[in-house]
Amino acid sequence: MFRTNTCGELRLENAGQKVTLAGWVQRIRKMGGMTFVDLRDRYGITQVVFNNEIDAPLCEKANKLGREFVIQVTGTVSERSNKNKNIPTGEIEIVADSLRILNPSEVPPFTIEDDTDGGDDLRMKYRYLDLRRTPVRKNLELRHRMTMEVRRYLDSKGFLEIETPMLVGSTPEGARDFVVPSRMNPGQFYALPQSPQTLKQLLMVSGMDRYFQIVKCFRDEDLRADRQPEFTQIDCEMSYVEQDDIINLFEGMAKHLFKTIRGIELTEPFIRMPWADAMKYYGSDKPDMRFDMRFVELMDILKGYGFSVFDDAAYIGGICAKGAASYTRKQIDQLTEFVKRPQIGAKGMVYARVEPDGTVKSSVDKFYSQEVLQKMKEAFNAEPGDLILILSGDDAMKTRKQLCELRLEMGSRLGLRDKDKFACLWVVDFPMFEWSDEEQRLMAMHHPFTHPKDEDIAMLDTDPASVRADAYDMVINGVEVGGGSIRIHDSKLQAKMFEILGFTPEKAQEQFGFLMNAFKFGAPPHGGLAYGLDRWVSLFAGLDSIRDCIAFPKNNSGRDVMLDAPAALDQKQLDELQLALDLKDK
RNA sequence: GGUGCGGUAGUUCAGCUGGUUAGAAUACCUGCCUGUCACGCAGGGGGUCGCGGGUUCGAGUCCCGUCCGCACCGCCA
Repeated sequence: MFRTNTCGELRLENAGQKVTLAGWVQRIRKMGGMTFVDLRDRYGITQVVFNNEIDAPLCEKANKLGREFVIQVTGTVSERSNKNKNIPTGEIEIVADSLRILNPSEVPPFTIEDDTDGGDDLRMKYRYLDLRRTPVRKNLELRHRMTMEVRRYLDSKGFLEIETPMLVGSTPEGARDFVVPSRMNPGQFYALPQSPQTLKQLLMVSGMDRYFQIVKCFRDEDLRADRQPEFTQIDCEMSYVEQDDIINLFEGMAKHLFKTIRGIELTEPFIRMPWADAMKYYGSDKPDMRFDMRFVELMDILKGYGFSVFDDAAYIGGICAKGAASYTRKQIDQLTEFVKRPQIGAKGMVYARVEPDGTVKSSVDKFYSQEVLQKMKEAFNAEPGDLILILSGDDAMKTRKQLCELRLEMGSRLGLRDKDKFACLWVVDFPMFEWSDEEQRLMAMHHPFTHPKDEDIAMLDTDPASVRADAYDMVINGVEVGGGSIRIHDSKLQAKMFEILGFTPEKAQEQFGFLMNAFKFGAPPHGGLAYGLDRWVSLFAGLDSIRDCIAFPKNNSGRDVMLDAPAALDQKQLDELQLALDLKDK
């Protein structure tokens, strides 16, 4: 037997047992006549002791070990004279009587410890070593537990896990596709799925009723801390459901995950906020609701007093930071600099403090009487000690987004964004379309298969930009963790959607004919949702980047620095594919 | 495509307005040490300052370009 126990399980009650352990050398402490080795595996660390007086050659052998050597040790579990309270195995040690070096190791490029000295780049290059570190391993263990609970929950609700192909056809709408050349069909390409969207809808036509899949999706777009070119979705679809059915079932799944993974019992229903309200009050379709600090619009109150910045603005709005009136001039200047940064783009910021006596002291006192300022104070329900921050601009949506950034910044500064607090909500009633300046046409905000709200269908012809969709996102702490919609199941309505999106009937037939044809053969009403697994895990693990919960992630440029991929193809491979490269010089 | 920050020992970083032989911590190597657990003590080795060009008597430091990394904007139905 290679090992009788793991390095994490032996306790005082095992004292006297003869055991064999195998693992990596975490650290060696040579004391002269005796040597301690911390032996590590996935399960923990166990101290092994070699004593010169008992077996000098063995102790000599142990002294030659280095970090990350893989060894096998046989010995006796013994109570320690000096116990280590920091580790679960700290009451015992293994008094070794044999040592086998299974594989030596070079000195690792960074230390394999919880607080490593390695930078991100280096850790990614040697990711297999990084994964030996407990914090990274724990993230993968958490991910495993979450997928297990997802399967348990969905199975209990009668869902079938069905795989859909990874080699599919390219679709023009949405993100760029990763493409795969076909050797047997020269000059033709598969695409990797951006999501199994149309395939799961076809499964509904097939009568699969309740489908799910924990599935890789691929998008060839620029990356972020929360975006990888391949990522994992918990992809679900149901037949014979309305929006409430889906929201309730997947709110149930969210609560199940909170309970089983984080031990948090969420009893209240999640808030459901119309998209229009989210934008109006928080300037975002994914507001962080761990704190309120909602926007108050001030056009009616502050316009017309000769302050030209406000008088000329299309939008004036502010937030009230509770208890922040003590902010110094310097802190307020920092906030002004913050909103003026190019990424945010505000021109300036007006502030007003509510003094202990209730009067309002603002940076624009010379334009506004105390009476007007008091009216403003009331609009915020502001109290003595509060700080009001105001932005304005000639584009309401842009200004709201700037104010959103300011709100989040204030939330962070005031410590209102605790990683161990969770605020969940549904954002509902998304617009069906949004205008694309680049393409000079309406684009589907969710995707082209989304069902318009019944009461808005009449507007498809007259005012499509105002049509709302049966689409919903789940947002936790400002992170979009998933979204879905009721789908179109009527081929005529689907054809109309493509028409509004600027497809000719021929083009729609060519790209999505398979779906519209399927709808002619008795497609049930259906809808679904996809949760982003990487984001859920990151949220539960308190990670800043989804990379940390992915075993082998890509870097910012979409490269796998460990595999050194992507890379050029051999000429032989290109020849087989009948491809010739014509790379444009910059 | 764009903006910002960064690249100096194996690693993480410091290095001021340009100025003699580029430092610290840690890791590594050697020696000493019988109860350590971030062991301790003594000693040692280790650098194309990302790369290319420029300014200068002199560049890790200033300028231009470029590559790489990270964050963000655009983009991500």
